[in-house]
Amino acid sequence: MKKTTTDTRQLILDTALRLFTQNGYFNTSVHDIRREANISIGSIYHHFTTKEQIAASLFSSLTEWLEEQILSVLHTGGDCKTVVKNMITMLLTKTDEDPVIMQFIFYARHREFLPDEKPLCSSRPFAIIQQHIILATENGELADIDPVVAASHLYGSTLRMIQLKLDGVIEKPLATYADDLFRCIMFGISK
Amino acid sequence: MKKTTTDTRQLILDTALRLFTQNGYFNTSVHDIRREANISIGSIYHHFTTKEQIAASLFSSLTEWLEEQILSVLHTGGDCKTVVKNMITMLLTKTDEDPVIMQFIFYARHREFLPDEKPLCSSRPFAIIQQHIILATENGELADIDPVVAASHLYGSTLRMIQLKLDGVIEKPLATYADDLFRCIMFGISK
DNA sequence: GTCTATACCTGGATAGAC
DNA sequence: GTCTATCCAGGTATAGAC
Repeated sequence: MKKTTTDTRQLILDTALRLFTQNGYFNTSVHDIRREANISIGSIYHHFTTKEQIAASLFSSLTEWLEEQILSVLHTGGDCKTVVKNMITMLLTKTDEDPVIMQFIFYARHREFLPDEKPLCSSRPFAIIQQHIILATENGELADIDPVVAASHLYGSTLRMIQLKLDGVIEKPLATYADDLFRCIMFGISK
Repeated sequence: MKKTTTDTRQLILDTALRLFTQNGYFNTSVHDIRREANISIGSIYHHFTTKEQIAASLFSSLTEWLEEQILSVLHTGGDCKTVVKNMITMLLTKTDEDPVIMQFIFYARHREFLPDEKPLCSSRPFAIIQQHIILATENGELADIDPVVAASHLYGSTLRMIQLKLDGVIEKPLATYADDLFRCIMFGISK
């Protein structure tokens, strides 16, 4: 029961995540994390070698978490439309539930503080989505257009709404808009 | 002909814009700007009081520039669809022509280094677009849905493609995709 | 208006006791 | 494993000559 180890490490990660998303990576000093978590600098540097490593650890665990969410939607099965609908709903719902996590994943400029990390667009969650779209196009489930356009169209508006929510422009729960958004994406907005 | 004043000031702004977008605001020191522009630190601080003020100056001039581009599209007139088509084409074309400017406007985390600045989503360019959508909905030119969903749908995919282009995921000129993108937005992707 | 030299301080990281 | 005290690099900003 290695209680303290896990707890302290997790406390550092939770505190860092909150401060990084609230104030940005560069506006958050290790001393800030120390103060907020009520622990010592030494303790932080016992668990992590650098401040950057804290961010890298968050990035990898949260990206993995996102990948699991995406795979879990894919594995519910159904045709392409159903999957897209469920994916959109999942993304909107997670944003309502865990805005801080979604902000860090989608909205932090990782390249600025994690220069060794691949951009999110080249990461596995992104690749999985892309692959699903390519297959659906080949199966004739989607109109036959360039996959990059299809991907941007299918998920760009959702990502935009997530951004607006995180910026405080939208107040209502995002999940409220799932149906309208889905209809627009599938059938357009023309009248 | 106050040549040197204007030129030096502009040189600082151009250099800073390039470095800020390339490496991020916090990874760019005033010494970096000094080196790249081949001028002295003293000269920079003669023209700007702080590093932050350089960024603020860029933000306001580029936001104003974007507003002009948007207004110029609106003033070409036409029905809502035409305006949206032209707006998308403008955004994609400007990204091809001036990726650095677009990156600074849309994808820099201004709140992190300009805490006094309103977020872009609450700025005038954004408001102008929003207003156009509301009017078009009232006129019955668009399907009757929440304006925030309509805005996200109409421009979210375009913004997403801009991001993919700036991240190096897309190689071809963005303007190539304008027609496909527009068709998806207006008529959907369902088959 | 531009330069060099430098003051000053924040913040990442370490040392070593407990 | 946690703590306090401290080091030190790098970065913002200033002083003052030209």
